[in-house]
Amino acid sequence: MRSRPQKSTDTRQQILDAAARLYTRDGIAATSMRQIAKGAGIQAGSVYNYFQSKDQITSEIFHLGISRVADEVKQAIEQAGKSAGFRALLRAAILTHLKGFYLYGDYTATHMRNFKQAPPKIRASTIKIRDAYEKLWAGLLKKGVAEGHIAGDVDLKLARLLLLGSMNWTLEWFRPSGRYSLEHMCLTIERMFLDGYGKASKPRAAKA
Amino acid sequence: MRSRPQKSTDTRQQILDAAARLYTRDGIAATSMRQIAKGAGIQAGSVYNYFQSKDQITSEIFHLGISRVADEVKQAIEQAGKSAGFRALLRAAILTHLKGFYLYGDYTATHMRNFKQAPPKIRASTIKIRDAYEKLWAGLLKKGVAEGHIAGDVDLKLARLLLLGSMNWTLEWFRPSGRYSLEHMCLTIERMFLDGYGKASKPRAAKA
DNA sequence: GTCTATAACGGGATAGAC
DNA sequence: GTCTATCCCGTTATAGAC
Repeated sequence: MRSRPQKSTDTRQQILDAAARLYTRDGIAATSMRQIAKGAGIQAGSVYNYFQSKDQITSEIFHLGISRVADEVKQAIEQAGKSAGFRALLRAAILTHLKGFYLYGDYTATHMRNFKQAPPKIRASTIKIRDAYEKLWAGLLKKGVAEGHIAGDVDLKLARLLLLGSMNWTLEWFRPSGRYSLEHMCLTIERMFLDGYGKASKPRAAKA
Repeated sequence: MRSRPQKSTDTRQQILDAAARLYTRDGIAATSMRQIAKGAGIQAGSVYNYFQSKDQITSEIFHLGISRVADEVKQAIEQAGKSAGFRALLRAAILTHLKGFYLYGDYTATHMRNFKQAPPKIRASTIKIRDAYEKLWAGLLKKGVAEGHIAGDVDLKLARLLLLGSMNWTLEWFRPSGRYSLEHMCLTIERMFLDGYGKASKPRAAKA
């Protein structure tokens, strides 16, 4: 009430929220500025008081979609890193990454689903932020090798891409209201990545 | 020469090929009929001698994108199943699935990348074919449990979705001309799924 | 800051000549 | 079977009133 004297900030946020939701559902090209405006409760022309173009909206959603998750995964790693072993660290990172898709809005989903087909200029401006986030994961896995939780003969880059891939693809089939919880998915992914599904999962508790 | 008296079949194929290529790169909504026609070497109006609408093109590409890969994975499983054990069976299925993305054109990639954001009617007409393909994988994993190569406490549906997810997401980063071969990816995925990356991969050869 | 109106353009699809 | 021409509609973005 006190620290938010302007309405403009809210409207701007509502535009981004509406765009992210529509982008996620229908794709960027199939979403019109009229739809975005309607979702934000304003007219199409008014959107241009906050953004210079549709591409600028898209770009900002991409950037937020990564940086939000990156910040939270980084925090989760730092927090868990003080007390827990590598297994718990990895688990925290996986869960936070998944939560980014389903609990913190459509920004991350928009970025994941539409990045590859977005205009080149938007992709270029986004890649730096992406790289920083990927380094976060690369460092985590490197630590896993150093501490003996990941085998030394594993191609870490490929392993990271496969791990993130299995998580990112959940966007195509996972529904928070469905039969699986994020926590269950998290544990199942952790198990696949470290232990594989070839053996019963008993030994896991001893290591964690 | 002899068995192909009509040119129409070729033109129709070229329309589909061009559409699949553009759909994969730019997305469906961002691809125009004029672009598709140009890619096929004809004018926009001529496309409608072969297809009633853009949606029909999309629908056919989706269907072909699944059924081609499904047929080949099915063949690969049947062929490998006669002589090889489960590990080799799984490996053959993984490799064939991956090959579908990168060696057999953009049909599969179009389907994978754009299914979720396609018009509901197209999604509906595609789901039956998708289900059949997923059952192929479900049956394969079930066999893995029966033969003792997959632990009994694994949620097979979730495991299947994660496995296919890690493969499908390679569309976002893998380039056939890059540092990784399909065979190397295949082995790395097999290892993650069955053994995990927690231990060195020595025991693999003994089991195969 | 929001609106209405509209410019400028490109989209899918059709008609009819050849 | 392919073309050109065009219809009609929706798109992004802008202009100017309020």
